[in-house]
Formats: sequence, structure tokens, C-alpha cells
Amino acid sequence: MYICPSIQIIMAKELPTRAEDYSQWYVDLVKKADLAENSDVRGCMVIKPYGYAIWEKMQQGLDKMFKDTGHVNAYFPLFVPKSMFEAEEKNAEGFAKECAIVTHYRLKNDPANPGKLMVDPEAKLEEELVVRPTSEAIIWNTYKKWIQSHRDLPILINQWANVVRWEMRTRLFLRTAEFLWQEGHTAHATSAEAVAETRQMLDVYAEFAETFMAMPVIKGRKSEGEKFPGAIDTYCIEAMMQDGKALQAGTSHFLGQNFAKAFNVQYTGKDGKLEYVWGTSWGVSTRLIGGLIMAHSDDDGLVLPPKLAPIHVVIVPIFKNEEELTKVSAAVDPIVKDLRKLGLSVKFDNRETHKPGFKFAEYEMKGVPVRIAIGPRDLEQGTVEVARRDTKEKKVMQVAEVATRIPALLDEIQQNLYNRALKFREEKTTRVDSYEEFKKVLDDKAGFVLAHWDGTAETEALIKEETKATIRCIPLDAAEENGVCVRTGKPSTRRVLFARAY
RNA sequence: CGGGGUGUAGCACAGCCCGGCUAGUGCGCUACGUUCGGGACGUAGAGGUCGGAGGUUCGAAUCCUCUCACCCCGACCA
Repeated sequence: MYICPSIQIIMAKELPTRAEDYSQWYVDLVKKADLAENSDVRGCMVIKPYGYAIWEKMQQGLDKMFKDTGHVNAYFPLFVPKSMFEAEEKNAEGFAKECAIVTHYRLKNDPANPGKLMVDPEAKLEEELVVRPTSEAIIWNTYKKWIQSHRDLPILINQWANVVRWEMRTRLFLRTAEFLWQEGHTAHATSAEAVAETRQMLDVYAEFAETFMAMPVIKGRKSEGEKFPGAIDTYCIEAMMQDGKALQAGTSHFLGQNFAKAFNVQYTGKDGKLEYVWGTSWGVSTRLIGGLIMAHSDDDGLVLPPKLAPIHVVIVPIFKNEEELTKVSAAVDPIVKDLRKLGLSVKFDNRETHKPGFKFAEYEMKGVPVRIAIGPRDLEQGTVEVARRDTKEKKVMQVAEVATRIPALLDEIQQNLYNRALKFREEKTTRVDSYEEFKKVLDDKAGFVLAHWDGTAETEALIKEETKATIRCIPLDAAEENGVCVRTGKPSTRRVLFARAY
């Protein structure tokens, strides 16, 4: 087939639309917005500076919230001896299929292939090391040494780390073999205190998702089948993506005494009696970046909420020659200073190697919330052109009012993104009372489906097999409501949230 | 691990079925000039062990054998 060169150029620069091919749109967007790329290491991605900057913003926001709730950061080893890993059986079993294992500690020159290396068979480890898929084992093994008395409790620790889960199929940010996350691990004297911690951190995640990411979430409890192996209860926040699929954005686990018993972590209470410690763990990962992208972005590229945008305002000068650039720059400098004084991240893109139109498209692709253009005509009139990324709206502003109006505009964008996403989620949430309707909604409309379920793992598995939809969660705010299970007709007392999920 | 596919310039690909001379196109890159308020254009240039090894042949990107890597679809998953 002959393809007109001009069409090839357009195709090289633009994204497929979300309607055409949602997953291709996502992959292309991640690459063109310069967030990340596939590495030459199977299943592992390179997070590029712009993508990492978003992660740093997320870390800053979350870290402050963790500190404000009394947590401190620490770091535990990447490697976990196999025997330690398997101490909590359910947890170990749950992850066994996706663990990377270190078996040797040395390479040597390969006599059969000069210049090549081989694993030195002499250097086999006495005990294999598991590359952590999560750190409960090593951490509880350590807590055992730290805890003797109720006075040692609670322990409220978080760690920022990488973990490895050997996934079959990977997608940038959403699922990779290695990913970055934070994992909180706390130890408490009472069950009630641990439950409260679990719920508190769930609230922290929900607040972060909503106020920083502008992404509304539903808080809930996981079903038995979906919960973290090794936990008594798993709570989660679930978000809705623009293609109607659900994304688990964060989890918080009440571990009961499972890990304390597995690692023999006991404390002496005020009454002198020995008791096992109660635990929690909770985490969010770089997957949040995938959620952020799919929650807000459009066919022209990334759309970032101001609170997580590495660049709040980009200023694009318009000029024909060096003399004009000098004049424009002189007008831009005080604007940059004023905005930076307000704590905003401002980029003045004065490259002479690219045309303004190119820059406009580039920053739209990268989701910079506000763009200011300023050229010779503005200089005469003391104005600038301000464009907002979320609505594409442009308006002319007096230079004098920039410093007061831009912060307000950023707040407005943040709020607008949240409102828009919330409205979308509400439209994509459907209550159904029959299995026919259940399947029809999933196929035709997608999104969240609120339906009655008889509470059994068998029915849950059956529905998953028949429809590919899973129980995302049992919403915490679900009202008591008598009904019958949409699949089996058995009695149910509340609706649960179903969806096809990432 | 089953089923399918792809490896040719930094990127995207054509050429392969039907072997032929110096391996092409677009983007990108370098230089110069003209442009510059929504992804500019012209001219000149640089860039290749055709994934790897072996074989058939006067001659291999092209045919054969082996091998490696990656991608897609299934079973599993934050």
C-alpha cells in the first residue's frame, strides 16, 4: 500500500485516539510524553526524567502524609533468604510463582567461550536468596529483635524501595517485573490499634488520590479471593479509568497476628503476659503513574493535575530574530521571577531551534497545566496569552495580573480534573439486579457494576470465569440492602463493586 | 509452557515469495540559507557486520539448517 508521505509524518507525531485503540494510545502516550520506555531488560522499564519527576512529586506528597501520621522511613534488604521467606506460608505461597531467586554469587571466564562469562558452579549459595516481591518476611524477622515489651510498640515504619515480581505480561507502569513503591509495616499491641492503623492508611491513600492526583477512588474491603495472602483483611482504593476498566490504586492490610506468629514476635504486656504482636502493611507503587495517565489524559497527550506536574507553567516566546527574542525575554524575566516566588515551577523555553507551534504541541503532549505565550504583539499591549491544558481554553491576560491569576487558575484546573473524573465515574457506575443486565452492562458500557453477591468464593470465581469481571471491593460506605445474588439468587445484604480490571 | 509473528541506519518500515551489480524510503541527525502568533521548507551531507552461526550457489538481506532475542494471543498478577 502506498502511503502519502504527509500522512506518515502526521502519524509519526500524533497519538492514536482513545476511541480507536485505548491500549495503544496509552503505550504511545507514555513514550511520547517522555515518561518511560521499555528497556532491553525483559519486563523492566526505564523511567525517564520527566516520568521520574512525577514519581518524586508523588513521593513528596505521600511521604509528608506518612510523617504527619507518625511514621518514619527505614530501609531493609533486597534479598530474603528462602527459609525466612517461607516462614509465613500463605504469603510465601501467594508469591512463589513470581519470585526471582539468586542461586550463585560469582561469575567466571568461560573456558569454552573466550571473552564470555559463565556462572561459577563452585559459587553456589548454601541457601538461595529470594529477591523481595514484598518485605514482610525480612521486616518481621527484624521486628522480632526490636520488640520485647509493650513499651517498644507501636513500630511505625515505611520504606521506599524497589520490588521484583516476575510477571508474564508487562505494561509500562501498570505491571512490570521490577517496580518502585513504598511499603509501610507497622506493629501494634492490640488488634484494635492495628485495625485503626490499616484504616487510617487507607484514608491517607484515598486523600492522596483525590487531592493530589485528582482521581476519585472508592474505598473498600477485598473479598477473600482477592485479598493479600497472609492478611486477615485487605482494604483498597479502586479508581475508574477512561476505558471503563478499574484500577486498584493502593492497598492496606490488616495482618492480624499472622506474621508475628510466623516469626515469633511477642511482647510482654502491662499485665506481664506474653502476647503476639498485631501487624499492618500498606503500599502504593509507580502503578499510580499509570492510573494518573489513564484518569485524565486526552487524545493530544498527557494531562497532569497541577499538584503533581513537574512543570506548572511553561512560557513560550514568539520571535522572528535575536532582537525580538531579547525584547521578549526582557518581558518574560520578571514574570518568571514572580511566579517562582509563589513557589511555582516555571520553564521558559527560549530554544531557538524549535518553532512555537512545535513547542505548543510538545508541552501539550507532556501535560503542562498552563502555557503562557508572549510575542511582539503582546509587548506592545502589555499582555500575554494564557492557555490551560485541561480545557484547551486560551485567554489574553494583562502582564500585571499574571502573578495573581495563575495560582488561581492552577487551583481551578486541579478541581476541574477531579470534578470531570468524578462525573465520569458516576456515569460509568451502574446498579444491576439480573445476571443478563450484569453481562450486558459489562460488554456495552463497562465501568463499575454494583450488584448483589452471595458472599461465597465459588460464586465469585464463577462470575470471574463467565464475565472476566472481578469483585473490586466491598465498598465501605455500602448501605445495608436486602437483595439476591445476581448469579445464584441466594440472599445478600449489600451490593459489591464489580468491574473488569487492570 | 502452548499458538502466532517479527528481527534490515537512532526510530518506523520496504525489499525476501521469484537470489544478481554500489541495499532503499520516511522521520530523526549534521551544515548552510530562507522561515518563525499552532507540529516550517529548500539544498548538501553523515549514518548499515541486513539478529547470530553454518550451509547451498559463480553470486545470499533474499533459499536451507541450527540458534538467539523480542513482540502479540492464552494460563497468572500490585
